[in-house]
Amino acid sequence: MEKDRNTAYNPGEIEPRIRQLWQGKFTAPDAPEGETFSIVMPPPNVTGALHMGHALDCTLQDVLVRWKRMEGYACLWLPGTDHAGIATQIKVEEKLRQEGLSRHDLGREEFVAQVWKWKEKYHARIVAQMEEMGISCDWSRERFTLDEGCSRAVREVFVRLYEKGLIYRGEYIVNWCPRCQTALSDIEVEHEEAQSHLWHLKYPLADGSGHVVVATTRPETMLGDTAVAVNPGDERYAALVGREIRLPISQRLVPIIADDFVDPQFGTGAVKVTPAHDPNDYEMGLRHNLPQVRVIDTQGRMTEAAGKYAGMDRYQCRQALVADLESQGALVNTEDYTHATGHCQRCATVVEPLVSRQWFVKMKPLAAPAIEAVRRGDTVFVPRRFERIYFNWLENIRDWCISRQLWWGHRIPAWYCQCGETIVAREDPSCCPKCGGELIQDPDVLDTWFSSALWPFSTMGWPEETEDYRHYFPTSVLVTGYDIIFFWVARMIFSSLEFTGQTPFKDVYIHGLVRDELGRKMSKSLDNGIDPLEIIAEYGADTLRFSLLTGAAPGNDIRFQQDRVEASRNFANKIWNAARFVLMNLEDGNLALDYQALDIPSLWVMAKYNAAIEAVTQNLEKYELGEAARTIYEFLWNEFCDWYIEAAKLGLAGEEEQRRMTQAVLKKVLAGSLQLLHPIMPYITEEIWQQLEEGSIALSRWPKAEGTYDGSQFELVMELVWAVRNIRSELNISPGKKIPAWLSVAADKGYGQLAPLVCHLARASEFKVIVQEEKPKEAVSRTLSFGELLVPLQGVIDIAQEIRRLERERERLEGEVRRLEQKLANPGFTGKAPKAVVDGEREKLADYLSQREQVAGRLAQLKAADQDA
RNA sequence: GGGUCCUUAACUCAGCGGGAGAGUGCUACCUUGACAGGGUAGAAGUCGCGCGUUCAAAUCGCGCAGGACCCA
Repeated sequence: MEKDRNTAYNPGEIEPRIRQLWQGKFTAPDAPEGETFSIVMPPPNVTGALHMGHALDCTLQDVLVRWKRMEGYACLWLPGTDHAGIATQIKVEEKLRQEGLSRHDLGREEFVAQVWKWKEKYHARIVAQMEEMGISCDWSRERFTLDEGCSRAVREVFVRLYEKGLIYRGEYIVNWCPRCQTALSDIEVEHEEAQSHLWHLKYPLADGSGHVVVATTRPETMLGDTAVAVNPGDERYAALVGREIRLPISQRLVPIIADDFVDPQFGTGAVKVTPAHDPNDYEMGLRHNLPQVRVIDTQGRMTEAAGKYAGMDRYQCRQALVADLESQGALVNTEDYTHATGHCQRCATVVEPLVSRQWFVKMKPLAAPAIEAVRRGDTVFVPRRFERIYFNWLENIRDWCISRQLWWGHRIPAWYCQCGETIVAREDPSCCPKCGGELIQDPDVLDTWFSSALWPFSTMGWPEETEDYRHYFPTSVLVTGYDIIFFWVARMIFSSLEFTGQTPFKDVYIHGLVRDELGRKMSKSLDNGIDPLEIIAEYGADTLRFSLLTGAAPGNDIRFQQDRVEASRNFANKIWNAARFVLMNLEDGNLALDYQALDIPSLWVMAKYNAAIEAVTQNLEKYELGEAARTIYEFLWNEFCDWYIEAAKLGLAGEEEQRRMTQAVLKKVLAGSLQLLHPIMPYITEEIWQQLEEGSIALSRWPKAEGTYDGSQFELVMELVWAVRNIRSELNISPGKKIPAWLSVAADKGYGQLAPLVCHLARASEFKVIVQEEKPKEAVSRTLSFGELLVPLQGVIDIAQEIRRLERERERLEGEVRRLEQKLANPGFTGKAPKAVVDGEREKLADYLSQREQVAGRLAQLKAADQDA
């Protein structure tokens, strides 16, 4: 680094070179010695580019892995990507639609081939992005949920669960997306409030003796009604239960039934029951043996059973039907109503509950051990509160619909024979084992999350007991967002318990979402997403990482702010320049540090450095990564740069011995600080390290606090310097002008030795210690914890003003004294508070008392002088 | 309906039992041989409101108000 060039840190020039240097360095050992630390990366979807959420997720993992690696653990960080069934299929279908094609025009095989091409393209982009983030994962072990090994694990799991009776095929009401043409699991449906209406319909009794009014948000489903239900305790309707209704329009006869599910408070207390198109009605239908009349098809259109509305879209039908009901006098009234409707998570289409035949995982037997494992602490959530969310979900779990009517994904390993036989097998069967007949494989694929659920062990080679599986499973920690606790974390835990007998990770570190500057979720529709690569291109990866890390506390959302990014960039620049200073001032030759010969500032900086090592390490251990980042920031900027470097300028100008010592301390503390910062800002720390030390910082050993140092002498210097600067500023004395600084104390404890430091740091012309001598009258003073600082300046001082200032000071001190005296007079406090706290308060009181004396004395002196004048 | 989180300086957020912190912004001064992406000194807060627990509450409990989210 040369003096007049590169005064600003330029990440664009450095990062590619450093990435080159790291190539191949993060491959996990096949036969690790000692303790291991492993993480499997939550695999990003191959649907598109990475967003800020991924950047955050990667950063957190990388910080942990880099730190543990430096601590000497054998580390595996296994990267990979997810095929993301529906999401990816939608993307490719969109692309085809722009070419005027549908997936059916291509056929299954060709379509899947197209998706693979898409996958290759985006996979390459994602990998490039992750590399730019500077992450230290083991690319040699990269996996994809649809690769051979993962597919094998999926099949093994499916077959085992089927054989155990935990996977079954059955008819049930499921969430159907008419746009994606597939079933969805419960959690893939997002509920959104919408303004709608509540239609009150008049349903006549079959015998013409009256009518019942029912309220509904979905009038079009009345064509499929097979009952009217009331609460059994509802006296208004008690007499009607068991009688029949003649449905308007269709004229079908349906019974009036009593069921606890009906809320007497809702609407009129009577509800229409459509078992084929509503999950609750479906259950009610089963309880009462009601027929299912399907009036809406998989496209969201009315079926033949809808009579004259057949073929209409469900919403068209609603309009037409309401109009018809109105003209027949069957519409009592229309009420404005807000209610939640389910939408497809991937395409936002309103889902249609439909009865269909799907594959399910029986959840109760799998959920129980998963709840137990977390209760026992086999896996711990960080922060802890997320465990409640996890328990809540698993405790109320329903069976998991795992079949999807898609083409992109793991094909369900089930074959059907005309003879009625169903075969579920690890290897593709060629013919029916029962009758020898031809087999047809189930056309459906599995829910993407079925394969993701196996990720921590399928990637390690399971069901084989490979070396990696033996060494690195279970993993140490999972890092992911709270939004996929249900989708993923819970499912990995129960799958892993079922198939490996262990929880898949010891800790789960949960982080929040990255939001935009206004606190909104980043989304395509708002177009408020920020591309991590753009930030990296402008500010560098380290800057992005640092701002993501310091942006929030664990588990909380982060607001991504440009200001914050700039502040982080400035920090990088500060480090860069501090390093330039150190490097410019190092000389060749032996820089071994003689710890017995440290000067005042060096003792202080070593003490602070040790404290920083401990604080950073402890914060990392607690997963307080943001706090760790702030700790090292404060040390480097506010202690090392602001004070030590400034003091070191004096040491560097000194004699040979002094100079050498200063150089050695500068080098040691800088190098160690870079190590503490390296997990957080890997590039800049590596770049500087390359000029400072041997080898790669990424493979260096994490610093340890050694020895104890007394920095108290320098603390005195700091107090003196602050006081002088404050006076200078208050009196508007230009920074260039030197002024005298006198220290008045009751007893001189060798303060004279501080003179060179005080003069240098405070730009003082002289530093004089006075004990018994009379204090100068024309001087401004500042109260210190160990004495009084005086700046004697003849003719410049306004004594009256100084008196006013001192009076304010005295008032302040009296307030403090009063407060502490009261506190210490309270027997409750002295009796019950810890001794250290009480002693601390006593000490404070003593300090304030002596300061008050000082101020009072000074005031008396000045007032006397004032009268003389 | 059940649950979680948030409310601290103008803004964005840390802190979560012993007299309030950061970054940005603001004011004043400064070409200080590492750094103007910088330095120095400042101003700025009944820590949402109320009640309780405690010797001591921004911090713990309860209630209320506003905001965000999850589940049904």
